[in-house]
Amino acid sequence: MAKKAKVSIATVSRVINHPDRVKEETRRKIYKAMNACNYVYNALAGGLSTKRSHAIGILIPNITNPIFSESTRGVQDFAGEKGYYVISVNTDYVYEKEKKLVNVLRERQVEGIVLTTNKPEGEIVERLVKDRFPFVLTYSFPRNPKVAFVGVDNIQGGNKAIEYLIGLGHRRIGMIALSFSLSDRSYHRWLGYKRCLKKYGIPYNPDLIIQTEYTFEKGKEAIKLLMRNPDPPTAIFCSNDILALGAMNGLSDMGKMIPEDVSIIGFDDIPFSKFVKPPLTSVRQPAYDMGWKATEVLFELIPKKRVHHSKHRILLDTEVVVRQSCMPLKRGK
Amino acid sequence: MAKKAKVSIATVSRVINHPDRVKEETRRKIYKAMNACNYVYNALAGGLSTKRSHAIGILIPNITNPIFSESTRGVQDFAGEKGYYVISVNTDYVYEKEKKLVNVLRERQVEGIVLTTNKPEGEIVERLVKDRFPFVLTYSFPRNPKVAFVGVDNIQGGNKAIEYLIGLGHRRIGMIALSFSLSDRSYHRWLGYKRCLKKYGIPYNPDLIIQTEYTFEKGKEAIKLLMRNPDPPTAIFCSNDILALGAMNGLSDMGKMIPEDVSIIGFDDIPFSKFVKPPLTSVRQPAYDMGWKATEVLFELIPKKRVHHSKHRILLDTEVVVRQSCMPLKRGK
DNA sequence: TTGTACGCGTTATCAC
DNA sequence: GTGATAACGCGTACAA
Repeated sequence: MAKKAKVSIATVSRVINHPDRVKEETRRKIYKAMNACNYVYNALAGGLSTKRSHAIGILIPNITNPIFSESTRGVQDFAGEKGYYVISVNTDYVYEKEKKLVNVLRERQVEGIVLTTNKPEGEIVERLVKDRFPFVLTYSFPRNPKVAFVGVDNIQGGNKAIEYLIGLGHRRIGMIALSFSLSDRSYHRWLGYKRCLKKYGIPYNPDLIIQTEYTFEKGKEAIKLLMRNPDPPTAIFCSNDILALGAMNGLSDMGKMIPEDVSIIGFDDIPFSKFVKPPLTSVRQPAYDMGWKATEVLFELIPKKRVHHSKHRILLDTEVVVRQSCMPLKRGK
Repeated sequence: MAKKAKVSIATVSRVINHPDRVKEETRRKIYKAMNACNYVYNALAGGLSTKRSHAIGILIPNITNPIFSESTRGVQDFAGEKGYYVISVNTDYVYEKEKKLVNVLRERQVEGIVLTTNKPEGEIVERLVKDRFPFVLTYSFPRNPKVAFVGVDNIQGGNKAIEYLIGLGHRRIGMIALSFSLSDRSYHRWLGYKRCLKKYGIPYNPDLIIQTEYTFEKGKEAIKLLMRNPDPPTAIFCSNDILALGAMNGLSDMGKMIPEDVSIIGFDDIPFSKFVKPPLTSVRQPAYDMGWKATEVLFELIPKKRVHHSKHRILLDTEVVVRQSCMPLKRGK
């Protein structure tokens, strides 16, 4: 190494970390030598010594889903500002993958993880708290008050959607949901749905619920099934916008008008939702902020200062953003 | 460390790498000790020793753009299969960020980079080839035959779009492009546009071109500007789908019908394009495959076996996928 | 089959 | 100001 070629060894380290603590002359000498042998700093070795990898991990179901890419960007931006980099992995909603990937991340010595899991009460989370490993959950809400969380209250979100629909006069309200076993978010939204019906004294009808997978096509199929009902719903709540878009598509295949024939409300409010025809009414989830804030919380956790836990449970507001896919129920229907 | 608590030190390493080369008994003893002190393997330290980080980097403008999240997924999947993980960073189309982030990645000791840059002839790439650092370019095509590339021919893609429009009878064809200084992809698509016009003897009219930024809103603004032309275009080529979606939106604001009043063709064919009304005709770019194959090539490069360069320039096919946003020009227009 | 000892590229702690 | 030198946690001969 050309370091020695000129002079020292530990002085190089100083040049890198405290350039001012080195005489101007030797400093320049070292700089010159450095790009003579086109030296690049080895952050891994540095981390080995410091025991700080300057890396965090983010674990999501699928980066391809706009809601997740949005929140990922939030964590990347916050981490980037702190000089951290982020390793992102996809779990495709399968728990085994989650488990494996959390381990991979830990082996990579990430200092913390922003985690989205279907089972916030599962062994993964349990293990993490047992090991006192810094992490914060997003999207899925943990009952355990000891684990940090940033996200929205999905029950409330589901509630808001139905409240809105009922306010419009609808009483036969269907729901197309991401399979509960795949997503507890979806499950919670359904809970909100059910509770709201109850509140208004509307009987719950399981025939009006379909659980399916996360694709446009499935949304399309689902709506067709739903409309085949002898007494079909006049409004549909979809547990995410992708499903909603699929449903709209299916509806127009069937020659139905939105919102004249049936109202549709989605969840997430992904950017594309406002660009379909009619623009989709949806329960907004502030994804970017969620990622950003989750990372903020994570960085408070990493030094392990025992901060008040209350500070670590951030519930962001959902909001139904009204566009044109819903309308008041027509009389006589 | 509990390793010693029981027995050895380097044997632990063997247990990890060659479990079979260790006596059943001691092996189990070590396993037990490992999760007694809930040991996690330190992949960074391992890498330091091996000089292989088992990491690659991916550098893209913005993970939030569906086309990039799609290709990112492709590289993640391929890398994951090889036991590699990927660090992904966003450059927001700014060259200084690209430069800085490539360095960050190298300091992290990534073994290679899947790189999307606006300036495939710029100093970043030059430096990388000079250092013989493994990397493959995506999206933007490099003239330098020494650098690996996986992507589409954007000139050809632009050409196909215009060819299609002309085939439909259009002659006054506008273009809404991502600013050339921001994206050479956009520039190349415009080149294809221009050449195709020339081929058919249609005069090039700069008033029909707008360069703008990558947002729905900008697309919306752009189309309004374009339609204000005394002799407005009958068809518009948008250099990406986001812009196209914005344009469609703007058009309907103006009370124009698509495709009756004006035809729109996009580029990328992001998943959402088929869900707008009318479904968008677009030049398809196989993003997932691009990411996947780019990583495949990268892994051939990493061992530095001097493979034939020809093998390292993969041009995937574009294809105009016809939907319903374009129609033949009506007589008398 | 298992242990010793060195090296990987840094940082940190002392001396000089 | 600067230079030795011991970690950091792991691979890998080489020896036992």
